[in-house]
Amino acid sequence: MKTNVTLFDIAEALGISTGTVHRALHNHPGVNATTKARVLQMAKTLGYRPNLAARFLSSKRGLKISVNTLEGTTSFWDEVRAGISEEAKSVLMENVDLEFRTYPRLGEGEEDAFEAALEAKVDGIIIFSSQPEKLRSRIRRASRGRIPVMCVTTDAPNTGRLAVVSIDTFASGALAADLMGRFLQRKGRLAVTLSDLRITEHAEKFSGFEKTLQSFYPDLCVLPPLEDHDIEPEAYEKSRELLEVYPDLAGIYITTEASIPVINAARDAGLLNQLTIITTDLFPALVPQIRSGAVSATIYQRPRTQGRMAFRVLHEFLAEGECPSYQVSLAPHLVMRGNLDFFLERQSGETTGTRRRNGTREPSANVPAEDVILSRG
Amino acid sequence: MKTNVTLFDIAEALGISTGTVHRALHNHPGVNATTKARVLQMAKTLGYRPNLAARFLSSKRGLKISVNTLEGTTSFWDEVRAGISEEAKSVLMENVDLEFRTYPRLGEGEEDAFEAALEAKVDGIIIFSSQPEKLRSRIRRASRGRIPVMCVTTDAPNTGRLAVVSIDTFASGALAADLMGRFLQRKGRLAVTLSDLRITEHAEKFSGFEKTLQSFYPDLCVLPPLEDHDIEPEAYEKSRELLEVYPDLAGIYITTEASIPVINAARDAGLLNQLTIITTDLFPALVPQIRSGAVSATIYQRPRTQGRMAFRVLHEFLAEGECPSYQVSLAPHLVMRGNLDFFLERQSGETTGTRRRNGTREPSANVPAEDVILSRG
DNA sequence: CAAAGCAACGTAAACGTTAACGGTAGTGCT
DNA sequence: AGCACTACCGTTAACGTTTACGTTGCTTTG
Repeated sequence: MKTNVTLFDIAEALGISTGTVHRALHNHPGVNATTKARVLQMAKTLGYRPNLAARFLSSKRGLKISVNTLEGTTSFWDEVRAGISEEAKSVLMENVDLEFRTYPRLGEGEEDAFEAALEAKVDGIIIFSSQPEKLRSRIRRASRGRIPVMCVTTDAPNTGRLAVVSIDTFASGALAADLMGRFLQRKGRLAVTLSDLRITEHAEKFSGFEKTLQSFYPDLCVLPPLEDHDIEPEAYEKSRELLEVYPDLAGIYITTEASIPVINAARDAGLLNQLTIITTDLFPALVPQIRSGAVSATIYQRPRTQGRMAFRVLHEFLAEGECPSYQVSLAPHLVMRGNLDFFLERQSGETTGTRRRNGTREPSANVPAEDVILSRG
Repeated sequence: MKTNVTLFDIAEALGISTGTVHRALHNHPGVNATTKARVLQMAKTLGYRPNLAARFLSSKRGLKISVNTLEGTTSFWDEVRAGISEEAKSVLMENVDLEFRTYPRLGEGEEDAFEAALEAKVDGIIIFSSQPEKLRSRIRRASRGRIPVMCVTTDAPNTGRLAVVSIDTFASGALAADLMGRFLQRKGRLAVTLSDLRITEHAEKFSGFEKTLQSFYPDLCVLPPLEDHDIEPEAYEKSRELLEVYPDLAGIYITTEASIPVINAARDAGLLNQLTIITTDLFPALVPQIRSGAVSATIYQRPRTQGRMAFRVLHEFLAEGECPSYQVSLAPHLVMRGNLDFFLERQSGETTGTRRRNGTREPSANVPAEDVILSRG
């Protein structure tokens, strides 16, 4: 019962050398089949666990990880990227290289970026794709080539991807429905806007919303969802039409980032005051809408935490060879007027002394920070 | 501009040996003052960052960390402990020993446990104390002795403690107020129960609640807070009296775990149906109250994440010598009927295949899980 | 039959840091 | 002068894994 079993212990027990043991444990060529079996057996009985410090010290293979992502500074993706970088930096063994590959628009150059990552012989890939179908075969190929692929926010099912990290979509929809029910407290019709029903995550949000209404708030009924395909004019136009047909609409649950056009449509129709609106995510343009009360709550999808978790899972797989989980679901955060400032605060440099200890604080329309606020004091 | 500066690089640049460089960098005795200064200067200009792999490999000092905590299985503290253990296990370099020291009741043996930890020569201490005043001098002594002390949930100000991790209390109170305002939509009086106003965290929750009401919901006014001192009969009795004086009370915000006696008092007074109740934390007895609608929402303080963060910060300090932050504030989670099951799900062993992909699921009254749900699929 | 090839395994030098041990001046003391 | 003592600094063997290279036998081939 030694505290720490080493390669040497295994070698000694079998009367062979550490080199052979190492080759056997790592499926390297040049080891007799029976010898390899004996090594594996002995490793198991002795309870061998590799010393990662020694491993990293010896072969300083710097992990190369490609982060393939949409270009531009949508605050959401910026936050995800920041989360990945943060977690990469916090890895004790400094040997991770992040390579950011971007493509300009949805479905433009996404495949090329993936190919480029493969050719650069990266050790892992993190993707946030809105249309994972396009990458299906490539992800499969990468996985077969032992290159793990992490999906963020949207899953790519049946591709052999290592894991997916996302908000729990069903819980998000359920929370939105619960709030609607409590806010309204009357009969009425509700609308839901989403990007595309064929995307699992969006369908689940709608499902969670609908089922929760049915269970707990039977007085509220939900209209068929409104697909905007991530196109803002389409969101505006469809909302406008909807409000023409249902001028008595009680509330709207916006599951995508395209909330501004919907709000504009409601305002242009003169119906903004009568509508209870729940949105998704948190970005600068949304802040005044929350403060003014036009948006009563928004469901924050914690992009930074998503990035952190994505990197963590991938790194743990690359370091230990095992994946802790193939699906990481985060609980969404609820942002309203009162706690808005908490989410807007940034880490705000190492210079600031104390954090707010009273409720008064200048409202800031910055990019939203994450739920974990670090500060000195 | 070498990629990795080592001790040897510094030594070579100064024409001295790595041993001296090492001693200089670690304030070990036996090195000339001017030499030490030159080493520190050179380390800075070369951008030296210690190779932690080599460090851990060389001196395999196993970190001993004491976790001093209230005995018994309050689900909250169990979750915090679980979070600490999880994070300790996930440390790549396996050299952390957790020592759990418990004391039976509030303020009974807490000091002894702290003394015991000090005598055991631990490398760090994590405490969750409800009455940090009692430990003040001891924490100060430990800090002077270079033994970092982490506070969880409740801070111990001006003691030299390394850091504190807790829920953002102001945001919690603000969120509760926001929900109250939206749920009620009318004039009315609100009550707040807390443990003790002298505890910073509780005072802040009340402050956040009050200020948010003033700013956004002037029709609602809040009564002076009701202190239960963590004693359930006291909570029941004071609630009963309160409801006698204010039978038209509109809602109650319970900031502690003692929500059941308050609910019982309301039920006994026949006022449960007219009251909007928002509670704190999530434990088995609360689940049916949420399902039945008696409690419209609860603010979940994420004990597991608190534990994880506490360990992380402490470990980062012990490993790198620097503390990333002295105050970690987490965003609380909102739990309602619709998303209750999400929070009740446990990691549920490695055996289960897929996680729920539809909304139907047997309600389970288990100990609440954390916001990060790990599952295989 | 010698040269060459191959499979299987041993050897040893890294990787960067730590810590115990040795060495060399210089000082004060007898 | 001899001794002890200190202050300062160099040397070196770990720590466990990786990897390039050497070393055996043994089979193939010209």
